[in-house]
Amino acid sequence: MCVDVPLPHLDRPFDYLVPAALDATARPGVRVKVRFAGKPVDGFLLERVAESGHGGKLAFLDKVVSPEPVLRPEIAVLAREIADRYAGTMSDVLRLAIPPRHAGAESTAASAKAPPAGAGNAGGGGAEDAEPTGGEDAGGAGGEDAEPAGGSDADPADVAGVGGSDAEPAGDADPGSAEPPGAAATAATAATAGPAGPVVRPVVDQAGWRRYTAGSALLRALGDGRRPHAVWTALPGEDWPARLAEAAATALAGGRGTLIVVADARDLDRLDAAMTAALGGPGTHVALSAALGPAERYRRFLAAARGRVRVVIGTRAACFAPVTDLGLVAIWDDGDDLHAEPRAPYPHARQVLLARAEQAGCGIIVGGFARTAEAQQLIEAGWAIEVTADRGVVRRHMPQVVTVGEDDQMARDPGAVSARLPSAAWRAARDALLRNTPVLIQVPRRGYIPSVACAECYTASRCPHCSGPLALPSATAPPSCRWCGRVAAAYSCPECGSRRLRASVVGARRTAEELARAFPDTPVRTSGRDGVLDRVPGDASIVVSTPGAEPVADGGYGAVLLLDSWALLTRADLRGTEEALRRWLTAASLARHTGQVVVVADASLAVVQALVRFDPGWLAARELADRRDLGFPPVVRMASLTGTPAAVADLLAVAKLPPGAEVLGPVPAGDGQERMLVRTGRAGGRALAVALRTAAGLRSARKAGDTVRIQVDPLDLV
DNA sequence: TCAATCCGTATC
DNA sequence: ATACGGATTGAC
Repeated sequence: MCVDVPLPHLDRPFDYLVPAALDATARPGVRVKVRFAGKPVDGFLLERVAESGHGGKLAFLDKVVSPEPVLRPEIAVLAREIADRYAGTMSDVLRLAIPPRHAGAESTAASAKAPPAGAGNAGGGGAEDAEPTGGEDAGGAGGEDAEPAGGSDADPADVAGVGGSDAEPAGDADPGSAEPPGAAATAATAATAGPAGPVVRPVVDQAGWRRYTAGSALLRALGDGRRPHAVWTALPGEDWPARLAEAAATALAGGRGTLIVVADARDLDRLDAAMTAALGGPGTHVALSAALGPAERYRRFLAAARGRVRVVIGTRAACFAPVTDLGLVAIWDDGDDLHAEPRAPYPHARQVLLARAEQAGCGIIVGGFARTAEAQQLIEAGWAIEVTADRGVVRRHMPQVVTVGEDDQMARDPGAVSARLPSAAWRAARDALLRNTPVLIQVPRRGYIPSVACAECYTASRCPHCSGPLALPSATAPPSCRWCGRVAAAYSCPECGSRRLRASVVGARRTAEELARAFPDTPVRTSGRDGVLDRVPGDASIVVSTPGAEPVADGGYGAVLLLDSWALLTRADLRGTEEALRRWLTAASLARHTGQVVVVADASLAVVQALVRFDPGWLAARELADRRDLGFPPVVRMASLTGTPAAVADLLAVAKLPPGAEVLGPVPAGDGQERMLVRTGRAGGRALAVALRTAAGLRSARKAGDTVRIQVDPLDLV
């Protein structure tokens, strides 16, 4: 069994004797209570075995907390694998994967006591052989050191890192098999439904997917029980929940289940509705999210664990959901930061699903309007096929995108108080409103107090005294520091010497006020952190939104204005441009194709060109190439160690890093802490994670002072 | 010679 | 972590 203790060096199975009285209920996957080092602790029963390899005395199980097998063997394997990849412990991962028990929910959802016999956990199996098809590319046994043939770790993309020469997934996993785009497929009506769950055979409309090269082939593969790996770059304006629902329905028609992960509650609601429509009513699927109460969350989890539903959708924690007999896993908008789990060991939903697709031998769709460098890597490695529309199709579906230089002539309209609304943007908004269509305005951040930068070279303006950020309290007052309060009356830019300043980010509310004055008869709505709108009507109105909070408009927006966009691009970190494009495309995709998108940005920037052409794949390829040059993930594996200087140094001294590992840093991490980075090639990624976990284990075993936070491939690398 | 204490180590 | 054991040290 796996005991729930946080210590890294205890992250391994322990054997216990099963008292006769518990023989019937002590089945693999149940929650149990045992005495461990004298203390009562919780744990999960991994498997029943006749003999123990343990030399010493064995203790008895104290009790079976619930006969419900909440940890399926394949999830145990997955949790082990994720723990290994992220230098964490299996019990940490299980805490993310399995919601807390709620006794009431077990009985209310009752009737079917346990999953049907075929579900596969009878005795001998356990974590050891629960690897249905993963064996194809070698190793696989137990997930312990599943090193695929390339000498890299089990992360699928690594297969590619080896140059695509060996270790290619064989047979039906071959990307080529999903290639031919022609031929009307009838996957939906083929095949028989699986043994468990309601027998639903929806007739899937393929028209939506047929617009993509390899789109109908993707559906066919899902229906035929194969394992297509797809990076799907959605068309502008795409009804992505409908497409994902169709994919799920197709897999279901082929007798297999589906798991789809989205970034936030709003996306989940949309997908939920589309699922209900496509699968024919409630009860065919469940939506898991952190927002649910404990009882409802556990009840829905059980519905999946018991095999009563074959389709699960949810936010990031759902990537561990116990869907039986998987045919498809999917993630939408994998560039969204919310897919990164903030609790140890900080796994990313995309990586979990990739591992899961490998283990379950099922299909995967990594979808979005944008494309991450990680997704691009899957394509370039030959592990995934690109599901995109031809340029001609994209052009037919996309709104017109125009760029407006920052210094182009500003609105001359006397009502337009905004000096930040260039006339082209103003005209686009006015035209859309005249056509009685809504206008979406995306502004990066909210709040009244803007940060300040040089008007010439965009260098952030910092206090000469303390380096704090300067603020412009009002249009007439001189800049002052937001940390120390000193007035910097004689400020000039240290880069270019200019004395002109500009407010770099103007909050949503102020923009909304200015627009309300510019278009006095038009209703203005805002959507942002305190008050997110889901939908707005299709008639004339102005919607001011922060990125990620954009409401869907009935019929689409007549105009989308992307303001203050340079503020997005001056973000220091590596993912700045990728993130900017992702936000722009997400907003621009809400425009009707007859609408207009205006972006206030320098047209010569690659990221702006990518928006103008609606070509995220092109930018992702450049991005990936850049990261290759810089030696950044996902091309290499990177671990971040955060803690007190002494603790970090101690950890590194103890750790037996793999050969070639490169140590970078330290950089101050605030609060008396510092941060070091360890970089290694992808092939050494697993070894690096294991080395760090082992070192952390050694330290915790000899109770060496402060703990060090270990994060593998964190998003916030600078 | 015994007992209180300190490390080191395993935790089924 | 925490409980246990074997070694260690200090006092009778």
